[in-house]
Order: sequence, then structure tokens, then C-alpha cells
Amino acid sequence: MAIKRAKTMEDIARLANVSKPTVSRALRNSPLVTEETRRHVLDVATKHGYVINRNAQKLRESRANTIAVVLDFSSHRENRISDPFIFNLLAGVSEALGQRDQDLLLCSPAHSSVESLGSITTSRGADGIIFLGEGGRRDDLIALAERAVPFVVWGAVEKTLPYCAVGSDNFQGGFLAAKHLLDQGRSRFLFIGDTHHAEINLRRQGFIKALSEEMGARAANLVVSDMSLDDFSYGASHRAATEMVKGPRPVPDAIFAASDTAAMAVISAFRAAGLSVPEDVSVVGYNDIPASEHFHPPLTSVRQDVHVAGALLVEKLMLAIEGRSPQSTMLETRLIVRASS
Amino acid sequence: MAIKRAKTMEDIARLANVSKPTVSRALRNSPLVTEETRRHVLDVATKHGYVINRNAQKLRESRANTIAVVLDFSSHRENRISDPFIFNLLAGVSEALGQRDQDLLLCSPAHSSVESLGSITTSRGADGIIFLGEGGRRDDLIALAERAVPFVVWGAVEKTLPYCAVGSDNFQGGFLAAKHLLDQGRSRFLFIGDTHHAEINLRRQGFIKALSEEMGARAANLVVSDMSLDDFSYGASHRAATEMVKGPRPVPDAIFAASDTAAMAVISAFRAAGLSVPEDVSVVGYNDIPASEHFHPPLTSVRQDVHVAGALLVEKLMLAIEGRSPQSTMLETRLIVRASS
DNA sequence: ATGAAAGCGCTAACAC
DNA sequence: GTGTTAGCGCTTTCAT
Repeated sequence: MAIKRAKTMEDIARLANVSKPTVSRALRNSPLVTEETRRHVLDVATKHGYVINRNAQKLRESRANTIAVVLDFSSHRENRISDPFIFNLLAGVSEALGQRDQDLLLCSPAHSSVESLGSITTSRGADGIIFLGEGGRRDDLIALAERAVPFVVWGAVEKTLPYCAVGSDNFQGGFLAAKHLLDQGRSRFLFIGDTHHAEINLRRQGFIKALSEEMGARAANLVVSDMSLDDFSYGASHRAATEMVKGPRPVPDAIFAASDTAAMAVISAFRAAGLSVPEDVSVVGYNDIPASEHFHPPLTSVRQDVHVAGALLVEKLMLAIEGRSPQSTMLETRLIVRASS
Repeated sequence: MAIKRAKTMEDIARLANVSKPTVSRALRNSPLVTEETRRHVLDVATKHGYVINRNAQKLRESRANTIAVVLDFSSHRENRISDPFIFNLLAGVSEALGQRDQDLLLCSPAHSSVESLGSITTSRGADGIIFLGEGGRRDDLIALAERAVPFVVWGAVEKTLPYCAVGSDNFQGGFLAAKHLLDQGRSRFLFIGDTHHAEINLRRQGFIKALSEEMGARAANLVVSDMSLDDFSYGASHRAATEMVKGPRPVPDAIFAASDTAAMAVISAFRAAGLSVPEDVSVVGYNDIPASEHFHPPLTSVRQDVHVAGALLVEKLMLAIEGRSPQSTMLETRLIVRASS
């Protein structure tokens, strides 16, 4: 059997007795071609299994119809961090891109600096970039905003950012968590999370805000403490919580952890130390990952709609690519109350 | 500010006082260029922030250095199926591709038939395809194997497959699970899983095999039953298990569920019915998803190395692209014993 | 409504 | 070692 060279537009043109541009127009549903000709061309094309060469098309056109999505796997793999939230987000983005017929180029930042990621657009491999998480590279992102690279970021939303961000309303999430814990009659509060992350810090601010509003009413007998973790893995959280339980009494009776994984670890450590959840201590997590519902006890958590998030990220990026300047948006958060609180 | 047109190779050539091909050679570290010239060209290129146009390059070259990865998000989203195993696999593949400097084009089968996915290679958007899960489209994959499209599949590994597959040794996994349950002195066995899936069916076969080997020794007082679920979600599994507990006694005292999610659901249902795990019933799951370790009780599960799996998938696909015919491979499975059994 | 010609940015063949 | 020429497969003028 002879080597099969893929059919080109020229081949189809010859087979259909028309010219190359006519084939092009027919395939693109141009109004400049007779319905009859179009039918004929399409017939011939499908019969011969013709598929357009995307690379030639991309070279010729100004747009690649491809979006680069940057997702930091590495931090997830090494410690089996188990917070699958980011994957749900990826699914949301994937679907939104599919609806717009955009290809999704998945990039890992591990192998490439933000600098070189920026060049993915100038190298015309993609029209724009979606960063799923700022991953401690905010400075790089700010630098990238200077260059004419269309991109949007899932992460903390702040007025001062020079780029478009979409993110959960972290402040509101923390606020809701605190309100709920106050409603349970708790008084010794603990916040768990690495406040070096902007998102986490906002959650803490909302948390504190709700508590301080309450201060007056409750004769200032509220106690707020912090446990900062720079490693969100289950293991690290568990160790830290175990240490804490061994420490000075009384231990907190209300915990807000900035991730479900950490919340689960803490619950586990507390129970191992003989404390009951929610009897002795109420716990609230963040992200409402699927496992939270099945945890024992089922975990109260702050949920955000990843589906909407994905659609929003894509929509804004499209605007950015068209040269407009989309606004950042915060997504409503919702407290899913379960047995852990 | 004037509109910035991206610099082309020609621009760099002019700026460096050399010809276009020389720039090309310099960038590609061709031995056909003086070290001095190369330095000079590279200097000019970096100084002017030149990045090569990947589309032009792809059009010209026979390879795109891009791999399409097909991942069925939809089944995961709708019922929050929560088995993040496939994402870990994606991470493994992503890393392996990164190491080989291959781009990863993420495709959702929802928007595209296998037929059209096959054309992604002929359209030169990618050199080959990695299917992460056969997702009930085995017939399509078999059809695709007829066409000259390089692809590999994560899924069931069987001698008769006309394509290259990489997968966990499902038979061995089921076998190990049964052996372990037998070691716990159990006698009323239940297998949970949709045996229409080839992978699941193999797990069941290994499970049955181990039990039947034991039959002789134990005076045939073993009981084996099945619970088939066509929906692996936590909710469906939970409902089915709840029904079962209400049914005729005695209930099983040893359960092997073909996914961790289902295992968790069953444990939860059984405990709600007043049964204890592992006192009354031992449970073993499959995949060892991160949540398994944190479940209550921690779940015994069959683990497979996704990191190795990703590397293997990529390696074999590369061979396929080079025109060779890589062999299918089964990955060793390991039983991670935890408190649930 | 259709065709002829030009050119997107790159690399491979061939000259020198 | 370097430059010249040609062409990858497509879309877009510009004719007709």
C-alpha cells in the first residue's frame, strides 16, 4: 500500500473541479459560494475523509483558537495533597472552552517560567492563558500584565491587581464560616491556613471581621488564634493539630480551616486525642471537595460553583483577547452545613 | 505606541546580518553553524525577545510535538463522582510529556466523536492520542486502530486488543483483595462493580479465582454474591447498599468494591444500619484515592502507581508515533491495608 | 460566484 | 559555514 499523504485542500479542489479558495469558502460556510457548490464540495471532502490542516490555518489566521491553561500539578502530586478542587475547576474550564470550540493546551509551570509561558502567546501557540491558581507567583503575573499578553487568573480578587482575576469571594466565605460558628455558641476560635497566600488571607480577614462584629455583644470573651501551615497536605496538618491538642488548655472549640483537606486532618487528630466533633469542637472547611460529604462526620464547608467559575474565566479571557479589559469578578460563596459543625 | 508585530526570523536575520536559515540553524543548535555566529544570533534574538512561531514550525515539520489527551470529564462532573484517580493519572502523563518537551492538548470526548478525535492527528494538531479510560467506547477504539492513528489507552489490558493498552493488573488486584479478605477469616463475600466494564470484570475474575482456590480447603462454606452498579457515584452506591442491608440475612462479611468511592458509600450505609467496619464486615476498595487514607475507618485499597503509568503511556505512544508497535503492559498492583479490613 | 496570485513564518535542498 | 530558492497548506486580496 502506498504511503497515505493526508489530503490537502488542493486535492479536494481538483476532485471537485473547483479552485482551492472555493473549497476554503465552502468549508467555512462563506456566503460567497452557491449552495449547490458548497454541497458538492462538502460531499467530496467527506467522501475522501478530508480534514483541514490546523497548523496551516493557524499560521495564516491571526488566531489559533487555542487557550493555554496553566495548572500546577507538582504541588499536588508530591504530597498527595488531595484537594481535587482545582481539577473540578479544570473540568469547568474545559467545558466552557469546548463550547466555544477552543482547544485547550495544558501547561505545567514546573517546566516553564512565567516568562516563557508568556511567550506561548507570542509564539502563536495560544491566543491567551488561564492560570488556575496564582501559586505564589503573583509577582510574575503582575510582570506579565505589563506585556501585551491576554490572560486571566483564578485566585484572589483585589482592586489593585493589574490583571483580571476570577475567584471565590474569600472574604465572604470566611465571614459565613465565622457567623455559623458563632451561631453554634462557640467562643474559642482557631483559623488554620497559610496567610501568605492572598486568598487564604482574605478568608481569614472575613473570619476575623465577623468575630469582631460580635465582640461587643458577647462581652469580649472570644478568643481567636492562628495556626499557620505552609504545607497544606493532610500529613502536615495532622501533625500540627496533634501538637496543638497536646498543648495548653483549653483547646479551641471552633475551627475554620482554609481547605477541606486540612479540616479533615484536624478532625482526625482531635478525635484521636479523645475530642468529639462536633460535640467538643465545630469544624468548617473550604472548597467543599467531593470527599467532604463522605467524611466522618460529614464536613461543613464553603462551596463555590466551579462550573460558573470556568465559564467566567473563559468569557473574560475571550474579551481580553479581543483587546478589551474585562473586570475581575468575585463568585458568591455558600456555606454547606453538615454534621461537623 | 505603534502596534507591535511579533518579530519573525527574518527580522532577526536582518538585525544580526545573517540569513534566515542561519538564524534557524543557530536556534536549533545545528552543527552547521560557527559557535561565534550562533552566539551572536542568540544574543540578538534574546535581546529582541524573539520567540519562534510554533505554527509555522509545525506546518513545515512533519511532527507537531503535541499529544492529545482524551479525558472524560463529563461523567465526573455530573454526579460529582469524586474518583480523582483519573486526575492523578493526568498529572503523571503531563509530567512525562513535559520531560519530552511535548505539548499536551486536552480534549473532551463529550464534544467530539472518536471519529473526529482520530482526525486530530491527521489534521496535524497532534502526533498521537492518549485515551485516559476507554469509557465504554471500546468499539470505537478498535475501529480507530484500523486507521493509521497512533494512540494508546489507559484501561483494561487484554491479549486480543488491536491497540496498545496500559492498565493496572486488574485480575491481580481482585486476587489480592480476596486473599486478604480470606486471611481475615471471612466467608460471605460480596463483589460490587459494573462488570460491563472490562476492567471491573477482570477485578471480579481475580477475586473469584482466589476464592475458588480456597474453596477446597474451607469445605465449600464460602458464599459469593454480586451487586452490580451501573452508576458509580457515591449516592447510587449508598442507596443500593442501604437496600441490601434491609434485605435477607446474613449480610456479607467481606466486601470488595471496584472503586474507593463505592467502598466508602457502602461503609457509610452499613454503619448507618448499625453494622461496624471492620468488626462485622471487612471492606476493600480500588484505586487508593487520596481520600481513602482519611476516611473513617481508613480504607484498605488496591493501589497502582500513576506516575509510572503516565510515563509508560507516553513512552509507548512515542514508539507508536515512530511507527513501531508497542506492547500492552499491565502494572503491578499493591494492596494497601488499612483499618477498614 | 469563482479563480489566480500572493504570502503567513518556517526549514530542507541545494548551491557556493 | 552560509546564502538562495522553494514550498509546507491555508486564507485573503484582487481580478473577472
